[in-house]
Amino acid sequence: MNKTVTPGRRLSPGDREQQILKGAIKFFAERGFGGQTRELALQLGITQPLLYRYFPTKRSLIERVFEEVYINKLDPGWSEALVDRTHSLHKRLCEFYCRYSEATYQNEWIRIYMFSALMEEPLNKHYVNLIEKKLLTTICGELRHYWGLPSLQEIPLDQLEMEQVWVMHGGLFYHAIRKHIYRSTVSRDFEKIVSRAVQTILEGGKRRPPFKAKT
Amino acid sequence: MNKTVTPGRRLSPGDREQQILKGAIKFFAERGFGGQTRELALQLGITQPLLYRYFPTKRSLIERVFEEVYINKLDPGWSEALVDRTHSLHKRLCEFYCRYSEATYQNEWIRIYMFSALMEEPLNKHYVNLIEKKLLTTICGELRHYWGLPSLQEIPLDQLEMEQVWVMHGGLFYHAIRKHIYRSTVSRDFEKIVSRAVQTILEGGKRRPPFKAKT
DNA sequence: ATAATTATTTATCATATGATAACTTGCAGA
DNA sequence: TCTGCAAGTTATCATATGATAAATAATTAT
Repeated sequence: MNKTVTPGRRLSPGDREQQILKGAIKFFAERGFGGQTRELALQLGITQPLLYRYFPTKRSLIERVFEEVYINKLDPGWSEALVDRTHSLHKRLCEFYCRYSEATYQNEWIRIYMFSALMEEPLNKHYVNLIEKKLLTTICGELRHYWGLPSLQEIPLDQLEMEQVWVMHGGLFYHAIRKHIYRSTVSRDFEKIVSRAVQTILEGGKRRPPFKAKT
Repeated sequence: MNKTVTPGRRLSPGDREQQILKGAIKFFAERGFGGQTRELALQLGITQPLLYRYFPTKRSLIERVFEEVYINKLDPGWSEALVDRTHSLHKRLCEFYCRYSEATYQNEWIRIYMFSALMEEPLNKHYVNLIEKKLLTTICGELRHYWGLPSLQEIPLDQLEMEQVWVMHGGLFYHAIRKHIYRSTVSRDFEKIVSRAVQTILEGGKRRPPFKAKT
């Protein structure tokens, strides 16, 4: 009755695999990983069994989606830029969050991230750990310096200190959640929001140091 | 072979319905709404068809779960307490976020909230709207007063101003996401985190007013 | 042009899964 | 104790869904 695909469109295996992968990212980001292979195939304009020529199981396709979405999103250069004290910390943090948000605060990334977290995918835990150990710890160290407090070598990082940075980080991340998961209408001017949030923590953290300073 | 339920346990319809509902909340919070009715029944220690004696469809059970989880979580008294200027704003905000988190930052609530948001359930949008229009707007007004700025009647709420409060709100909410969705180990002392976050916005927002003040 | 290759489709399987019907059994009231 | 009601179970249906095998057709090589 209805020919679902226009015949005569054969792709090279490499191209087809990429097309399926890209389509799967889009599809699963919308429907979650419970989405059905038939519907994915329909959306791709191919038949469902063709998926299995390129990916042996649905699960294997999902794994590839994870890889594609998670891999190479965290630029190691960011940590270095964060500690480059030739620029103001305000500027460095703003710069960082703008780069970071460009890389991750995107519809597909955010939604797949949240779906995978709810599924308890180990990738998520790994990712969160990376954020905390590499990026947020670095930020904590720079805040110490900005506030004229002892370095992390002198006094180890306090849990509450880290939580304070998590509140800023999470608050900015939540902007992406509101936009892409809640689909609320949010301010488009993310740079201004970042600038304000960064200034708030820089100024607001001044008065009370994040830990009882050892005399 | 294996009798899944100990016979002789007949409950009154009311009790059974409640038991199923509570079990469903727990179950769907873990597995998402794609979780299977058979597995739910197993977890409840009843047979799957019995579910259909109390809920005509799976969807109807899910709807009831939403109701149960969302309804009566936002206390109207909170708005009033927020504007009670006999206490310091710091104290009022801390108090509010402690009450609010007790009501919502719970494992089942958070997870079902996020699942429903990803499913684009209208309830989520409704809820977010309520938060913004009632609670966050109130907080914006109190911040204006605290900073010695014109009231919301005099100068209407600016979008960036609201976003600033969303960053704090989202940052605190994100703590619950880390705990219940990422299942990270987070600081147990939420009160301190709130206190710090509130102080940060109160102090950090002082210097630069959230909008260009009309001269 | 013809044949070989292989990307893609059609047809189909096995199981999962929401839902229903028929049967069983515990329990309250006579 | 008997009986009727209704809570609960067993058996089963219809469809959905991941996956496979066989058939088809576009592309490449000769």
